[in-house]
Amino acid sequence: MTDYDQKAFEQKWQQQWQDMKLYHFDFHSKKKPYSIDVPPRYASGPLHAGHAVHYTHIDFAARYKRMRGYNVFFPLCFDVNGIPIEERVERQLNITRKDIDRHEFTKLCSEFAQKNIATMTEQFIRLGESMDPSIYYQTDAEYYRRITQISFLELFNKGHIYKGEFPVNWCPRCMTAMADAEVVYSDRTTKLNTIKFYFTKKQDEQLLKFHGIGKDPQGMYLEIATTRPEMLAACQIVAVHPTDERAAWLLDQTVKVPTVDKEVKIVADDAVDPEFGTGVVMICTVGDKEDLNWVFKYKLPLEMSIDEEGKMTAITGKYQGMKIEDARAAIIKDMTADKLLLKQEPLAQNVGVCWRCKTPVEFINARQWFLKTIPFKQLVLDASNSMHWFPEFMKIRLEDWVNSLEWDWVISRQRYFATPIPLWECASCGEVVLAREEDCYIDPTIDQPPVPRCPKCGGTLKGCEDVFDTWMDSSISPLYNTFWRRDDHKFKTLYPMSLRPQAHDIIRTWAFYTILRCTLLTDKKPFDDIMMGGFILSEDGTPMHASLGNVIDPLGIIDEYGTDAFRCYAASCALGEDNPFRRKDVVRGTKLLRKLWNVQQFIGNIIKNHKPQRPEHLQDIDQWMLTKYSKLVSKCTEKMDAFEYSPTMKDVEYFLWHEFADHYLEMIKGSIYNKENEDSIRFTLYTIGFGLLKLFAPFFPHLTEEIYYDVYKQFETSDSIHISSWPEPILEDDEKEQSGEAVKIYIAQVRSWKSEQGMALNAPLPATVTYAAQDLITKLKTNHHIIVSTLKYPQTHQFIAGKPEIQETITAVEPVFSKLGPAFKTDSSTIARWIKENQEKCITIIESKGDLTLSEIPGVAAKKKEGLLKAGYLQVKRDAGLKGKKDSTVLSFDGFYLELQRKKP
RNA sequence: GGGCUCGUGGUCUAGUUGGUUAUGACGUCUCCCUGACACGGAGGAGGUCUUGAGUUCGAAUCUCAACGAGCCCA
Repeated sequence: MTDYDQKAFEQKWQQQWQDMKLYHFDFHSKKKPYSIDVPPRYASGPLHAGHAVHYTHIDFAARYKRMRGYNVFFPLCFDVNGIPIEERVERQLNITRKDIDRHEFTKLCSEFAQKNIATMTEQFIRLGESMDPSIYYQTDAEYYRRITQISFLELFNKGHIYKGEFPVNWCPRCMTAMADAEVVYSDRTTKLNTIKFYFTKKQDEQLLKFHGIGKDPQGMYLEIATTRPEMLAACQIVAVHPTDERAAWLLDQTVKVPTVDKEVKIVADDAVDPEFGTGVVMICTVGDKEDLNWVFKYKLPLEMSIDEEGKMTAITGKYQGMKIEDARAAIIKDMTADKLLLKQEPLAQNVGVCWRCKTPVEFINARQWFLKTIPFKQLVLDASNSMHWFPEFMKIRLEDWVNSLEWDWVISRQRYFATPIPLWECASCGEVVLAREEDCYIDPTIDQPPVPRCPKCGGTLKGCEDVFDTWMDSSISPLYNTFWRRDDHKFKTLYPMSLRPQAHDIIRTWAFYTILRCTLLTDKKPFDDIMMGGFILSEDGTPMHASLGNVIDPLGIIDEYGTDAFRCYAASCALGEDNPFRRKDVVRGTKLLRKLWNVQQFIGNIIKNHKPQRPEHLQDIDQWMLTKYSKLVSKCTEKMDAFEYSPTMKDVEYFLWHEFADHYLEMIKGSIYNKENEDSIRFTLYTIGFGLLKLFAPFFPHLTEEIYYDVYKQFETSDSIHISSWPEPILEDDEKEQSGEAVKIYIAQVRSWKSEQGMALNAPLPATVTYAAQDLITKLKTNHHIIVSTLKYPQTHQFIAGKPEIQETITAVEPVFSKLGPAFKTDSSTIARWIKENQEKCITIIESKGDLTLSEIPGVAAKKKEGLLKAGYLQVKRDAGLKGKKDSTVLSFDGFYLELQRKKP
């Protein structure tokens, strides 16, 4: 027997499992594959508790399916491309990617990611995740990027790719496109300018009663406040809130944009803040993110007033070529001179600036590559409907998203560290030359095009400098995993994948893009089931953020409590819901693990070294316990199939602790020491002990493996409990279950009475007779030896049908609502109230007449002659007078009486 | 502003074909070191089930509204 040392077990088994190559997917296996489309962990930093819980949930599924006999495909994988990594490298070294050579820069990114990958791989091992390193991938590797590129070429050839214009965040000083993540927000004071927009048509003078409407010799005008007067030339539309008192008048009118020769329409829009400025807003393309929403909502043309150098464009007329700040000053000056400016007031503003140089970020138009999504909404919805979502409601989020799509997916990025877009463009005619599939992976900024010159005009070909959005890589993970375009046989076996696990925050990205692209390329859904993890919040219920300093390091928890205890917390998190980190569930885990260990030690001591066989006859309580165990197995199997970990673990925990340990083990101890029914008991202990160990195995891989080797391995063939078979129900006997349950309740009641008296469970109790109804007595009598040995009764204890000679009184009369309600409707509350308020009277009537009739209750319309008690509308509580014969005391319990020998003086 | 989810003792949580006395954990209090386990056992205290209205004989559960929280919104 080993000592209980959780941390030592964990270390030992983590090492041994790696040596045993236990979790390797077997390409030659005849078992059915169960393939998991593991989220490739993004390599921007180490895992926090939230990731740890997500991957642990996936691991539960992997381990469970392995035990169910599947050949489980559970790759270790990382997502490496993309802006956040670039950004972290830039910040770490305090450079921008433009400061050094493009390829030098991507090398730095790669090194940075590689360090994080090493850390996370170690973390996965310490978390006990059973990922398979033999089917490892990372998305920046050439073998992966090659598949990204090929999938793009195929979509291009199918006609789903096109080039168009789209605004991007742009730093005019660094002259670079920026990701949202690179935009930081800074408070500054600017000026809010109120400007006159004259109506094009003559207006009713009555309008002047409203605020924001004015009149001067030039005519009537609308007052509009803006912080960006230099953008007037790009003004497309003017909006008021629909509930604005002026809306009815203003709607569909046109106004003249000052300083430029342009007339724009007035619309009503919910997004307008009626409190800001004059409650009227001018919408330019594109001043900020809100403008962008309007541009798409109203399908406005993408006219730009600022170019990539931060200078004014041709549409601004005489301000063309000026820097933004200069243009603003100039236009203010001009408008002041023309009396177009009504007032200027200071305004505190939170403005998006470049993280590095703090220059305010502008939107500029850029030529971008698009993947068509709008025509494929139904395709995605159909695919999504053909999958099982866990939990189901998460599907709605995807559907809402798909239905709200208004434009196609921009797949190009003006960045470096990502998969290059495999094409060249003709410098003179713009003709696109695609890479050949067989040449991929290819980098057009280095590699030569397949043809030396433009096939159309003979012009020079320029390699595409844009790269793909990172979702272009990760959204083909099912294609990569299943050997698409590499091995048709494997692809046919593995695609669609069995399960996509992921978190709900990326339904609109990862899930959507994956379903879209894989379905477009294969005409089949990418996976059968999709399981959504919730969010892990910090202990106070707020989201974890590095900036708040409340990020929980899973390794810290593991160092303190152990991996299996941490996994206990993970299992307690409901799928799809947000869960704060609950330290007490880790503490509960340590207690549960200790309990499991102790129970198994007890079993091990009884089993010793010969394997119990199923005997001819199983005694009642063994059949009772085996039946309850079998029902537990069926229930847990069902729940595990639906990824319901929290209820599964709760059920197994309850059974182990309360049914099995508190009741069954206490009941059989006497028999064990007296060597009665040993075969029956030993078989039951072995079956349930081993079965429970297996039910716990996906949750607590380390401890269960240790116990397996300690107690069961000598009789079993599997090299690990994790590749042993999931338990099956073995016995269902409802009659035996009921009789065992009666014995359990009997013992528990006497046991708790003994405890109340300050007696130990095994203290002798001079109980001479148990009285109860005939059917209960039959059940108890059959298990006479169990009761006598557990409660330490004298061997002469008798079970007698009937009641002892005592004075018994009714202590309470209670209404049975579930019967009363449907029968008497409105009257039921009157009846219930009267009974509650007239307890003494009720008791007297029932004691004298034996029942109570409706006619005795005042104010009841319903008629019924039958006795309410007899018909089951009421129930009574009785209590014995606790007076027995001269030399004995009678205890009354719920359903039976126990006569005790009085102590001799 | 929109969509989805959630709101239950000090803390966290179970609980929907509606049945009145709401589950468990952690903490807390009392008693008991019984031959696997004191990281154990027996028992107790602690809740207007966020608020308001509605449906119903009856609502934690169904409907509506409000308030609060989380995620997503290119």
